[in-house]
Amino acid sequence: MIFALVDCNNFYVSCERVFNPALENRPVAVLSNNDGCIVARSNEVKALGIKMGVPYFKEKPFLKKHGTAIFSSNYALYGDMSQRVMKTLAGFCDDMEIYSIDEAFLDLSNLANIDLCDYGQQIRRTVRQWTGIPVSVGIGPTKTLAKLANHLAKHGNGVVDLINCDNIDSILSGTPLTDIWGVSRGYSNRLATGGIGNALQLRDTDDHWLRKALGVVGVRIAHELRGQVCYDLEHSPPQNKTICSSRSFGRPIESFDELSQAVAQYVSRATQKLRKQKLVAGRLTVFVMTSAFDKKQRYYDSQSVELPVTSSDTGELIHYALGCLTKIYRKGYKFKKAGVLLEQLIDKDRVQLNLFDDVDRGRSGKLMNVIDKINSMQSNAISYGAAGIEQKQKWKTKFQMRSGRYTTRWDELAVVKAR
DNA sequence: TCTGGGGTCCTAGGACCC
DNA sequence: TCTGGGGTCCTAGGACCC
Repeated sequence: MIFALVDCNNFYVSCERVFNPALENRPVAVLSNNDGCIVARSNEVKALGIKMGVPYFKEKPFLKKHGTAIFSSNYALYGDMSQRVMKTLAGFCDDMEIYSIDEAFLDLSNLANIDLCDYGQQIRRTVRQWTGIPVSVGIGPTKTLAKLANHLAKHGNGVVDLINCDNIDSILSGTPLTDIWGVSRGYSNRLATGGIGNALQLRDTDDHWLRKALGVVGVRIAHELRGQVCYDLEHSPPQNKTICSSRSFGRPIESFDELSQAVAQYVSRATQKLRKQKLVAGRLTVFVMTSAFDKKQRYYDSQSVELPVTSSDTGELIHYALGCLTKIYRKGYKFKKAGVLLEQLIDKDRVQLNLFDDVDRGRSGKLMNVIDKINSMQSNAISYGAAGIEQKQKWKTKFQMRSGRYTTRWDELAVVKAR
């Protein structure tokens, strides 16, 4: 097999730069929801020593001093740009797997006779020209090695091929364990107890020992490093097993009313996703928690309910969710986050009817259809009263530095001024 | 003041069955 | 007095990913 992993460089930052070229060669960072953590960094920010995922408030003064441009997450923009990149990549292979918003595995097995590095460069040039997004290309005989090649490509000229490579051993011996796909600190520490400290040692470790230390997951990683395919391309993403909607609040909330508004909103979002995939849920869980960083008070609880009939009806599920919330709500706590989890998802056409069902399923389905249709034209045009009035939702997640949704909103198109 | 969100897979242990 | 073995299913928790 020949796998190529194409990964967008500093993806969220690159998206911002496409529509704001003044950001080129400047430090730029993008924040997570609620403007909490730093989740994307330009090379200039990486060079300043800012690590992935650090809380923004801790680095704010330092970043400001260095003239860093800061953005809230703009998922409408990133999602749309991602689609453009993926569409472009599809033209370069017979088969691909979209692995995340900014990565795809390409199957290049049919191209064994061409110069793979040249092909990689061609992919980079085209994606850059058609979408404005810079990418790196890693090529290998397994996904794990393609991943590693991509990691190396980021520090070189953008393309690395580990198939036609005569010094693979020395590359692997210079690769720390945590640079390997699937190995994080926990595994790396366990491996260290066996005297394994780099990718080459891991590749050549005895399977029995690995099986005991890391289970089958560890054995697979070693096999992949040996060039033996354990993870093939995955097609048409397998149907979701769970759907979760949860958010931290813009500020802590204490009242049951506000908490229930947030939960109703999350149910609404989760059921929308559910219907989009033509699924229904059999079980619903609500959880609430105080801030994990609050030393004085800490509270977490969750409550689940098995639905009498599987459903995707927003109103019905809000009803059950608020029932759960009543059981876990505690007065006096400052809640920072809540969420809704939908489980036991099945195809909507395979619904098991209940003799004592008192909901008119046909009617509810039509209503949901109409709501989804209208909301697809303008999001949140119709929402449930239980979620509260938008202007008064003080718990809403913060996005104080969001750029324009240039590609998905007519009223936020980029404006080019003539000089 | 301020610390993301949404997933998957694997394993161990308990409940239950014959 | 004496108290099996083998299996399935479910759940919670841990590890990992981007």
